[in-house]
Amino acid sequence: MKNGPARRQVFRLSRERRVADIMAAARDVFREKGYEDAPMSDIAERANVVEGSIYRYFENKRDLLVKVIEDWYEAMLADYDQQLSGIRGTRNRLRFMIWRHLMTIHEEPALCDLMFQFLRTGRDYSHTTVYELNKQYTRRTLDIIKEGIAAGELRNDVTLRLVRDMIYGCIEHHTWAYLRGEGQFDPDTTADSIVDLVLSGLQIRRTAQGLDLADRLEKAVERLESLAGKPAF
Amino acid sequence: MKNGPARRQVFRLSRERRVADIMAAARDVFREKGYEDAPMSDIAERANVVEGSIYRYFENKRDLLVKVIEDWYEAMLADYDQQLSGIRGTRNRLRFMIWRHLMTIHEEPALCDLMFQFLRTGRDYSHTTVYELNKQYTRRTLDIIKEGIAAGELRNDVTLRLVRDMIYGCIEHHTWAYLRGEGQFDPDTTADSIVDLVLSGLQIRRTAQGLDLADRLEKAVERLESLAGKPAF
DNA sequence: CGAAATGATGAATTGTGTTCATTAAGAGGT
DNA sequence: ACCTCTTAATGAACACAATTCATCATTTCG
Repeated sequence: MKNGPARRQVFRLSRERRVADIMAAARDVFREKGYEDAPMSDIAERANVVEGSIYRYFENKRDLLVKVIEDWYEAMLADYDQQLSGIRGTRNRLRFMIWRHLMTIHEEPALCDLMFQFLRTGRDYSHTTVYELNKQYTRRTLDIIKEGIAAGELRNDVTLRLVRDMIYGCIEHHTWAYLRGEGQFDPDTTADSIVDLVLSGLQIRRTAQGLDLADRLEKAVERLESLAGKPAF
Repeated sequence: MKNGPARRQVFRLSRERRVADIMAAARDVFREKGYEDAPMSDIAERANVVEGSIYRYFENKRDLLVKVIEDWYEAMLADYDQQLSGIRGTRNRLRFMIWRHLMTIHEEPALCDLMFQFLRTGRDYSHTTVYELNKQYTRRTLDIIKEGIAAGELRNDVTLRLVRDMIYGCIEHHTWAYLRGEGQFDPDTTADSIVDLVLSGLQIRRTAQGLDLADRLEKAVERLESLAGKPAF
């Protein structure tokens, strides 16, 4: 018989269940407090385990964060392909990608923050699953651009990497500004504006159309000249 | 007479000198190790003071970081106006702003990293001097755009804030990608490409020019019609 | 039902930022 | 030159959070 401090009852769950519990708790706490201000003790408490137990399932705090973000990101991207496959036209497809990204940030600002601030900046980021997912995700956008180029709708003399930087950089910069209280955040209008800006920059210059018009009119003038029997100008 | 542990000799310097020493040491250590991996003890050692002394001049570690970045950023922006004032033309001025930003990141990647990761993301960022400096800095770029609009060179139906997000978002996204080993980093070529992309998107659509051309040609046709005494088409 | 294996615990450890009572250096007056 | 008085600098102690690990509880299996 012991009289030491009451030891809490030990619950044994399946590994999967414990991992799920801890990750759910961690996601909530991280969402509320951010990364640095979220003590492991809070996460442990919410997951109904003791601090030390977390280390049985996760290497360290950062690993826990990575897994949480990974889990969320993966689930989120799961149905992108399907949604995208139902949309036709370069402009519409591009708009969807941009709009979806904006919506995601709008829906989960805290998790996006964590991802941008603590995952992207880590030394090991390029070895993360999130990095791969993200790469795969932006590649889809570039594929849309490529298709537009192949169809002759878009300029073919641009660096695709820079187009990607422009689109996603713009979205993220815009969001940061919003998150610190600058302006409004309207995914629909913003998506329209971005597509407009980007496509206007990418579309084959209207000069071609203008020249085309001039060509045709020049021919018309020739016809008129022959009709009138004398030079027009 | 004491036999306790030898107390290091106390050097008394002017307040300014001490602050400068500590900030120089902090900048170096932060540059080398980043923020989180830079212990105060390292900074103290390099500044030839003891850890506790730093807190006589700076509230805490974060405050020290803020002051260091502030100092650097301020010095860097000091001569922007002067350099910019010697450049004419919307395209050239815009290109200079973009190129300068790229160069800065190229020259001080570590400090830029610190700024993006630890200053921008802090709750208090919008009350920082760096925030004000940055605002003032990006405003110059927008002024260039505004001048272009006023001169009739650029579209007037764009959200300036979005243009700013596009330019700086692009630069920073591009840089992040570079810093984690993706592609090359050539400020000159990149600046050209960005200006090209942005301006092509901002320039008044050639359609207008085309319509203008059509208008003038239509009048020419009318003249020819009256000249020929019968309809051309 | 007993013993081995495994999971969970929480007290202890470690590492780091921060505080503060103590001490030394310099300034100013006599 | 000597004696305060003020203030800068010190470094030991503190606080707090991540991480470890010896111990104990629970389950599994023979």
